Amino acid sequence: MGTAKKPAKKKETYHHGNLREALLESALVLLKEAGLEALTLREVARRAGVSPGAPYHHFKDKAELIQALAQRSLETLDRISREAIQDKSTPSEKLHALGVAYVMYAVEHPAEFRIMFRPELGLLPVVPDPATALVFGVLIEVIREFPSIKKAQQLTVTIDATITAWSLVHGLAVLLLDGPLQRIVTDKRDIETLAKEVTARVTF
Amino acid sequence: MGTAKKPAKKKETYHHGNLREALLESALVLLKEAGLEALTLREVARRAGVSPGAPYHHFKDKAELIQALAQRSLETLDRISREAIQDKSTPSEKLHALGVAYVMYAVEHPAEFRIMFRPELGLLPVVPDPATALVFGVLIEVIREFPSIKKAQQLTVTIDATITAWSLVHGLAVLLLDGPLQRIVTDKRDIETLAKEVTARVTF
DNA sequence: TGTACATCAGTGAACGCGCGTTCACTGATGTAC
DNA sequence: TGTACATCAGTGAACGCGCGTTCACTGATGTAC
Repeated sequence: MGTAKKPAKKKETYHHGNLREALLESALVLLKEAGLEALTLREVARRAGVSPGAPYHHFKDKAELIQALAQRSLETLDRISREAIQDKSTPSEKLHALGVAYVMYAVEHPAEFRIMFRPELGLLPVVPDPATALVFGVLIEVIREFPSIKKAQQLTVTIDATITAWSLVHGLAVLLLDGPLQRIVTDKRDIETLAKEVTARVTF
Repeated sequence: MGTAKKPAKKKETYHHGNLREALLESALVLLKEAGLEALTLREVARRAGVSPGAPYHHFKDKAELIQALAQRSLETLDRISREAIQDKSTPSEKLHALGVAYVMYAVEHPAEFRIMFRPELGLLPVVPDPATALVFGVLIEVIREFPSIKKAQQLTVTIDATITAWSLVHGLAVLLLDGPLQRIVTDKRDIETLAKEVTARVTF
């Protein structure tokens, strides 16, 4: 649609419409390739084949682009989480599936995972809220299905349980990503297996 | 010792001895005040009342200073951990005390805690190793004291248990620091209480 | 269908900034006689 | 104790760098008649 004119030429004109998308795509690739420190607006523009000033027609500043990126990653994680529990029936099965999915997402998409939890760099006020609503949301739904939680009427019990479950998988994810565990977890022992072992320790 | 000459004057001469310490001290204060992004060599030198080039007589480059900082934080955490279990007798009590101490350290010294687990910025090869040796070390010692762990002769069981315990408290610490949980954990509910609740869910 | 005009997404040069690091130097400290 | 010299921890000016952001501009797209 509109690109049919010059099929061989990679050169595209972004006038009207697709540059915002192209920038986000470039940013995501760059983030995956080189990490957050290397994610500069100029390089993003460069990769989209556009001048340094162009992004400013689509994003107020660099922080806004990163926010958009974090938001997308968050939604992806939410979708994956919901898919993971789709074919499960018991709360326990759901909880463990959720946990494994969480850790696997983090390990398979480290840069995107990290960006969601970086309060610095100007994305402070935006990310925590959706993070709570999305990730915390699915989790809390599953936790509520446990009979022992249902029985206890107090909200605190639900919250404590949710925080416990989240802490466990989040901690494992972060330790796997940030180094310390890489010494212990070798290729022989699959990360998915480890995630299963660890999540299996928690039930309510 | 040597500073007795001019007691009223704050101006110190660092010739021989104390500049390395003064730089690390300035860096630590700066790190606490303004975070890792604001930690520049120039500002560290500025705060130590010294020219931009001076630090290079004590550190190869910026990364080396940060490494030294991370190393110190790590040793502090190790000391705190060992102190926390000193007056405890059962493995379970020790494990929980260790967990609470870990979370409290993170919350009370966020910048120092974060720096220990940042593989980027050139401190990749140095930090993971001591982290594993120190933090993982105390923890694994305590885990080994549990009868159920002792009974199972396999190393994997010990490692899995250790990873589980570490993941739990590390996850809680990171979630508390990086935002998402700040919406849920209000002033009313003490963080220490939460840490206790969460760690209480794990025994072996 | 054709022309005149407004809109707006691009360009690319320029800005100021603070950074990490280097380097020739200087002056205080420590050492040998 | 005094002098001559080597050492080395500081200075401060300078470097190149890439960044985020701004701005006057231009040329393509969309709209009115």
